[in-house]
Amino acid sequence: MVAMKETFAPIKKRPAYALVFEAIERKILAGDLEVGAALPTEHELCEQFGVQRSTVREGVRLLEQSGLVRREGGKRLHVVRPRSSEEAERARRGLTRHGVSFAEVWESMLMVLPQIARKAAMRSEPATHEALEAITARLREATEALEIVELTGAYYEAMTKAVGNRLLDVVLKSMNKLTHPSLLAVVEQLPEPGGRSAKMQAAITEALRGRDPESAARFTEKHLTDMRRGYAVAGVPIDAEIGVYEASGEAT
Amino acid sequence: MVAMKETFAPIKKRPAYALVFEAIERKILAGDLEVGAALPTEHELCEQFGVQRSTVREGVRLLEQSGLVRREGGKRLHVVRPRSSEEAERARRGLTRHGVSFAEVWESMLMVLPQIARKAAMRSEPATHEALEAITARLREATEALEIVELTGAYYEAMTKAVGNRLLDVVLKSMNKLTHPSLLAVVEQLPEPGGRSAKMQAAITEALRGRDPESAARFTEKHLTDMRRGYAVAGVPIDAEIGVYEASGEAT
DNA sequence: TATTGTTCGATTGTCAGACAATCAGAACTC
DNA sequence: GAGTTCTGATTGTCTGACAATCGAACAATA
Repeated sequence: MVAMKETFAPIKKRPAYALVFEAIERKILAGDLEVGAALPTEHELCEQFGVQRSTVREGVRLLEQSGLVRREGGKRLHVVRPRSSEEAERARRGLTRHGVSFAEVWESMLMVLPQIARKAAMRSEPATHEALEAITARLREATEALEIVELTGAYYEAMTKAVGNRLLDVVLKSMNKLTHPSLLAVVEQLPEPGGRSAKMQAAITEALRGRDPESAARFTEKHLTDMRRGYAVAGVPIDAEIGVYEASGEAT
Repeated sequence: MVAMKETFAPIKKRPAYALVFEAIERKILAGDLEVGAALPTEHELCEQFGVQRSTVREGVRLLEQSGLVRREGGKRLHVVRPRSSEEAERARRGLTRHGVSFAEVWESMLMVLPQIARKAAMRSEPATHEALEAITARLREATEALEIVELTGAYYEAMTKAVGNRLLDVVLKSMNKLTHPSLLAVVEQLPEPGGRSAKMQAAITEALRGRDPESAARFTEKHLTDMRRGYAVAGVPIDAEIGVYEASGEAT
């Protein structure tokens, strides 16, 4: 026999710890708990929610991992506004597990970075140009592969920052983090890897300074294709999944 | 007096639950626990780690929130490969808390989507075109604002899927989710909002079918600027922070 | 005075053990 | 063989406890 059709929605019985998490999350997202504010103690949360401390703690772990709060020093939890590097790190993890390949990341960078360069050319100030040149100067003297890779990333991150779009910040930082390990492998195998990058950076900075979006985009694209060619030369497989990689470095 | 300078690194004593989390995470990321595999039971984890069940559970909550595992049905935890929509949702949450404004999201979309259209024009197959046309057909008959917004998003998501780049998938889905609430507000206030979008979609699909990257990009850009103009007409503030918004819908 | 120890309360991290609810599968009944 | 019941395993939650650590206030020492 045919029963009633779609009369009842599936009943959802969520664990109490998840409800605790969601309740606190809502309060934070709604701005009810401001950035920097301390959460109530676990005992207080127990009373307010009417559940046991172990339950509260499980919910708090969810909060902690979601990046909404942080333990300042063995002490009480505080609401934090995440830094873009943390968002990027979270995104990197997710995308890594998602099985994204280097080839996909590179393609995306090629699509995005020249556009960012265009915007940067229209918006960047002398302070930015000086910061960029400082990075390039350090790159010229860098010898360690790790340093070269990080300065290469730092250059584009600084350029992106000049655009003043936090979403782009996070996107670019994520991509940088994703390419980091493979780029490291490439740089380690190439002769004089920093020199050519430094030249390209100088050209890009010059274009930015001259408010020349098209040149900035062109040089950026050229740099990226250069780097990609490096993959072939160094024999680093580009279609491989991105594997485990321990992050390093701090930033905004 | 000046003491020794930076002689000792700060000692870090991590809680046991964090160690539990990291240990399991490593095992998963290293591929030691494959996608689909079940985690040991909590009791087994207790024995293996030599800690109490409440400690294990706190660690498991961290895993759960990080998206590495999921409870299939009140039962044991399984390692999952996250779907791109989940990654996007995670990114949306983070970016929302990061205080990203609609203006920033729109700018990013304007930079990225036309490029995606280009690639799609070069790579899309008839199956994609048919899927896109099906979406457009539904859009023509849609009357509810929610439906219109979701079909608009679905169109670009389908187009992006044709590019075959999972990173772009996630990025675009995140942007879609971020614009969702404001777009909803816009659509609700405009007269005949679906009609114009449907026309633009038809034009884009035609360009894709004709493998005409430039037209595809141009129409996409036009559509986006159109929509942005809608914000002004509807009086929806574009520089406001993106606030709380309850997601809906499922996908890949 | 500036540094160093001491005490104390508050809070977190961890432990030990218990029980109800639920699901999967075995055992059983017809 | 189909349906039903029982049983064990597993999770979600509770209860209560204790050690470790941090903040602050205060005392002691040079």
